[in-house]
Amino acid sequence: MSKSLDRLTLLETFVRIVEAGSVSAAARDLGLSQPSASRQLAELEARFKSQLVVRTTHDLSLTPTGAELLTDVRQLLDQWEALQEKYLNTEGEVRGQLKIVAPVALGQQCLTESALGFQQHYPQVALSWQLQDGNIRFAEAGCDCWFKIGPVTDSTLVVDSLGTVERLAVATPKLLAAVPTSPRELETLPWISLVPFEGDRIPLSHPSGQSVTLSPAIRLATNNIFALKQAVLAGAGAAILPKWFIQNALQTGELIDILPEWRAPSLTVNVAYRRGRHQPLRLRRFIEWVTADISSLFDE
Amino acid sequence: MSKSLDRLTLLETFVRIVEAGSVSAAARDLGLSQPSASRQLAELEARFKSQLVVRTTHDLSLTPTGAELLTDVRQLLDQWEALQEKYLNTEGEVRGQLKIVAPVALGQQCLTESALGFQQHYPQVALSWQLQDGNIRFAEAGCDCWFKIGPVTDSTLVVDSLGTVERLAVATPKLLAAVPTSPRELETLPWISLVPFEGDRIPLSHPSGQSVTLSPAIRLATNNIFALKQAVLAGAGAAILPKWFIQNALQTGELIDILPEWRAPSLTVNVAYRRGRHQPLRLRRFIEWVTADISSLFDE
DNA sequence: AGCGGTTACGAAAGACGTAAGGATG
DNA sequence: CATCCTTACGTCTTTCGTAACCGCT
Repeated sequence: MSKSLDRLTLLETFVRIVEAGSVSAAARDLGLSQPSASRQLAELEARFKSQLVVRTTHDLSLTPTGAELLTDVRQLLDQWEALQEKYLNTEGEVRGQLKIVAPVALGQQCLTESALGFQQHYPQVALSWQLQDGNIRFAEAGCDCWFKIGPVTDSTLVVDSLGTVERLAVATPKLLAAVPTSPRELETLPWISLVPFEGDRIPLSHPSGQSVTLSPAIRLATNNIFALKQAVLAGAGAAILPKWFIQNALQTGELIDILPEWRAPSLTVNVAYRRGRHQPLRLRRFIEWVTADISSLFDE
Repeated sequence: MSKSLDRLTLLETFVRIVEAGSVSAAARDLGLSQPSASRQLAELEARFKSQLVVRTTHDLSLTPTGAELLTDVRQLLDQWEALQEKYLNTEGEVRGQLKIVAPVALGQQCLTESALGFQQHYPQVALSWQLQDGNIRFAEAGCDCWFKIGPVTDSTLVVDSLGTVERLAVATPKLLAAVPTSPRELETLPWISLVPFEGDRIPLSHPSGQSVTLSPAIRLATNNIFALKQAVLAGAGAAILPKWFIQNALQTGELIDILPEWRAPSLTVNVAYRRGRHQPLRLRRFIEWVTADISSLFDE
């Protein structure tokens, strides 16, 4: 067992290997030769006297010990980085890597602009901008910050709410022979649903407190909100869509807010990040930036 | 600036240098040559781009930055050690160094036995047993755990109470011409005081809630409780002493509890240790051990 | 065969200790 | 002048990349 390989480097390499999903990829990221990275991992395992990563030929997975170690190591490295930022007189310089995961629609439509502004303001930060729906395995993904619509269940994360999205029933003017005045009339329309959020039952509520649940015929179900929007615009049916997503179409008159008094349950937009007292400065700045930028889009 | 000197080693050396009070001493502790330790410190300063330690010829002091860094570094190192303990399968083996500071009297009379028992039970732990009264600069002393009688003001420390000590007025039978029945009668006696705890005013209280403050003539003031006890035993005067300290003398009749109904304000026995989530296992065990051992001596 | 991980080896870089140089009380 | 820190230098350890080897899809 060698002696003087920097212990923190070993940990960083370990984290990178898990994040990259392979030793070779991590080596490229780190500017090392592949054998070096491999050796460092082996060395770490030797020091901890236990296997951390199972290397199969084309895949790589964590042992239970490795998974647990990973989260603890991240905390330690965060703390080291906090030390750096605090004492290395960089005068509040913001730099480093930042990996963000966000839902496709949200990222594409709202966040990207904000992120580009951030990028321009802090050119030393390398942003990795991953748009992807559904749950992610935060711990292994190696992302710094995850935007999500709806609740986040992972208790190892800290979750801040950015606001709530108003969701409403829309359709093209054409589809609506007569503009309905009560929710029940909507049940006769063809309907399109977004799978993670709606099934075949559509709850609606009125400011008065009144609420109904529609069970319309679902003509199309998709997990892609753009496909859904396209279908709605083509007149294929009515759908529940978040207000921020179709605001333009409402203004141009392409889509109509069918029942302005009725709303589907609103969803919370959350931003989640790793627990631990020491967030890197660039992450704090990023979250502040985006929060300020987009909070006007959502209801408080 | 060199590259591959282990960052954690650098931090450890820095801490050791501050604790030892000199580079040479730290080098001896660490099994390094003196230039090596010196270089490591220089290297750390270079990496943080600021001076941490001021080296005068025969002394050594921290810069403000260095002092602040020191506490943060200790936290980081504690976290590293926690990682070691958690993943290095030592099967709950308790080992390492432990430096304890306690008041002379308390350490000599109560704690030493307990510490020796601990030592025997965990032979792999190297105990450094420093008995010293007064306030210590915990941050620079490099001790793991500090016993203190009375309040601890350092807000960077976590303080647990071990109980309170009952303090009472004692004297030799000889000194007491007649056994007094009210506090005021004590003011005519010669009196001996323990400087950090009493001045020339002695407050006493009665279970009923009644209280008086005596202003006797102080014949002797000392900061050493053994000297004080010796003086009292020699009949030089009366004094306020903690019950645990003179229990034997009370039983043998050498000393008399002058006013069994009256007591001086009791003091709290505290154990203080560094803040931070990750206490080394050996420290947790030690505190548990001592707490269990001596709690019976004090009132809850 | 192609991609990924491990082992072997020569080259280069870095850290250590010994020894000499300065500063301070 | 004794003590402590720093600088200079030669030696030795250690790590790196290249290249060869093995396993799997």
